[in-house]
Amino acid sequence: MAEMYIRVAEEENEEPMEIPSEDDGTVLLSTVSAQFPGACGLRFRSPVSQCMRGVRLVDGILHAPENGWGNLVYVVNYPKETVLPDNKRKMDEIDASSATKIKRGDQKTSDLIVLGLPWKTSEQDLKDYFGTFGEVIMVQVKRDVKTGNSKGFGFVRFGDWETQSKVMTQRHMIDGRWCDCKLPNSKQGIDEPMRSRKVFVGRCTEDMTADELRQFFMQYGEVTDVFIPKPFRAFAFVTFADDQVAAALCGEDLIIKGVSVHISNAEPKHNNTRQMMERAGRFGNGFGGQGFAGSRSNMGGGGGGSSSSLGNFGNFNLNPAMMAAAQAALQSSWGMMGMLAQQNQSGTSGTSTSGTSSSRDQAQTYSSANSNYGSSSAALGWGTGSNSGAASAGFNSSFGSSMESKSSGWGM
DNA sequence: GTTGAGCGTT
Repeated sequence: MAEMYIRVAEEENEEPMEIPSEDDGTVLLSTVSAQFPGACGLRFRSPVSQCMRGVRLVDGILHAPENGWGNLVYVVNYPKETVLPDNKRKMDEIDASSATKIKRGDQKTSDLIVLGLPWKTSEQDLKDYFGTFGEVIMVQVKRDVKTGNSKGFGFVRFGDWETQSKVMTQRHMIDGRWCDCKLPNSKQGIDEPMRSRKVFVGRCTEDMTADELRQFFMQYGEVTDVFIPKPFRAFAFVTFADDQVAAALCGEDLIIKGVSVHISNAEPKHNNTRQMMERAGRFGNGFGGQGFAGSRSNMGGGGGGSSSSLGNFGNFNLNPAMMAAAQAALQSSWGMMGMLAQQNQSGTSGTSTSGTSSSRDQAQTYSSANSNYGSSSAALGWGTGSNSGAASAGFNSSFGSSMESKSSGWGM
């Protein structure tokens, strides 16, 4: 069957948009969500029964009703938790949602970092591109001071929060490369609760593309990010817009493409303790916050995880001396790294092939056969899990041994 | 084969 278009709208009586089908007559959910970010399915009013009917959705593929797509208008379904741009939710739903959502009315915009830009992309290019989403009030391309060459990333700021929000939920093809927009480390989570919106997906197989994962997880809630490390390592990270969705999935075994994957919480990738503590400070009394709980279940593993294994700081009773040390760490430039008997800082300089495309070579075209894309997330970090066993010992003994504190931030 | 890039001379 040749490509055709089906008519899709946000609501039954709204102006439909035509979106393309595949050669076999199906429609990809990703095609729908490209136009309607956050979409998780379609429905339509049956001409026969006059009832709304759901469109069959299997593995991210929407299948035409019995008699084909026809000329009907298909209406976009959104996950329950998705907050629609305009007030489509009922009042009681809003009341039921968390306080953080209620105050969305006056969300301020913030700069977004744009990662993965082609070297040649100019500020004007950025403005032209992002201008299609809404009012752009600032763009920047970061350049080497000496050479003036682009560093491959930039910043953008939008006039309103809805635009920013939409831009963050999708990837962007800019001058031939996929780019990600996210909250910069300096801004992220400034007034967010410390809850993870990211899950770890274990037992992935190599044929699972980021696209497929996104489509799969979309059924649970709006997906803001998918990360697949490269080379293949049999796991992935999926970030949701809503932490509750992430939390709900943890512990589940889900079937993707016939394979059972295991969902668990994402641990923080780098542990910059200084930032961690700054963060902790916002949670009232020092380390106390429950925010550091929740880490891998095996953490108490060998030898019965006494308190010294402290996979989480929540169980970590600080004595005043430690508290003082912590304060000192906060104010010093060492961060707390010096306290951690943690040696592993090597990853920084390694040759990392991952993410969006394998190289920054301008000549490169992104491979189309394998639509894998990786990106990392703006989700909030979490107290350390695996490192902290060592931390306990180091906390008292090796504080002061100098150590660089890399500023990698909470970004998970 | 179960824990991840890159972050701003304001």
